[in-house]
Amino acid sequence: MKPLQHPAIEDVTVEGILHALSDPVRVQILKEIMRSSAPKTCSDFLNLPDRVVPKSTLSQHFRVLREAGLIRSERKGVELHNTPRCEELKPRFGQMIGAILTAYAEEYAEGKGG
Amino acid sequence: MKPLQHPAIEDVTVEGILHALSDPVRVQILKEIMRSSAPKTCSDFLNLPDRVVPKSTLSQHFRVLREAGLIRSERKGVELHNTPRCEELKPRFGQMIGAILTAYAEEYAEGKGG
DNA sequence: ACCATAGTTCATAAAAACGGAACAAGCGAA
DNA sequence: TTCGCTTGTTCCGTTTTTATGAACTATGGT
Repeated sequence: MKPLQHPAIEDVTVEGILHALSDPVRVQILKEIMRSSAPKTCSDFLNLPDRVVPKSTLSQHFRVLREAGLIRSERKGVELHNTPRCEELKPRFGQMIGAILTAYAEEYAEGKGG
Repeated sequence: MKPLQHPAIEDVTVEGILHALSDPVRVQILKEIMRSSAPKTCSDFLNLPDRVVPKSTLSQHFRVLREAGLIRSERKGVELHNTPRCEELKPRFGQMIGAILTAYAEEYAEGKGG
């Protein structure tokens, strides 16, 4: 199958990152990929806590995250192992990604509380 | 004319802010509104350094920024005076917006340098 | 009233996202 | 190898969003 391509850090754009993170499903995916010590696969997200996501849609979401430079996908047998690239991105984007994820986390926390 | 409506701070969403800031024209507009000591109008942006933007398109961009909670628009005579709401947003979103604008600024700086 | 200016809304076209169906690729068993 | 199963991608029609010229509304000056 055609090899997956990941942008070099210098080709990653702020615009691409913001677009990728302006979708709640993609944010859930990225947060879980970052939280988990083991790599996550596409199928791990077919049943989110709040909705079912078709696999074709999930595949697109992963592509957006990958092309934005936020995750790395490696083929392992029949599945794709996805890991975060946030450490690579930190020198270039500083606290931006962390600040965004923190803001999302606080927003959801407020939503639950009231 | 129908009064312009601005979301209350508690109704502003991270998703809305990221969507608003994932467009380069809107980022240019917001940065200039923040930089300028005087309020800016829609027509101030008809001729951007790198492109011409039709006024109907500009009107939509301002609406997106306004509904995202990033700017406040007040009618002054025939024109709209737009001012930033970033100070209001800071307690809720911390460094997020600043980190995003800093990342954009550094990206453009690199682009010029090489 | 008339005209000029600032901005919005409408109508339509172009672009992007969604999602089911078909497809491709890897793995194990026979 | 071939079959069956699983994972993920691609195709394609539908829906949603965005872009923009044209028409319209609102305000101010003369």
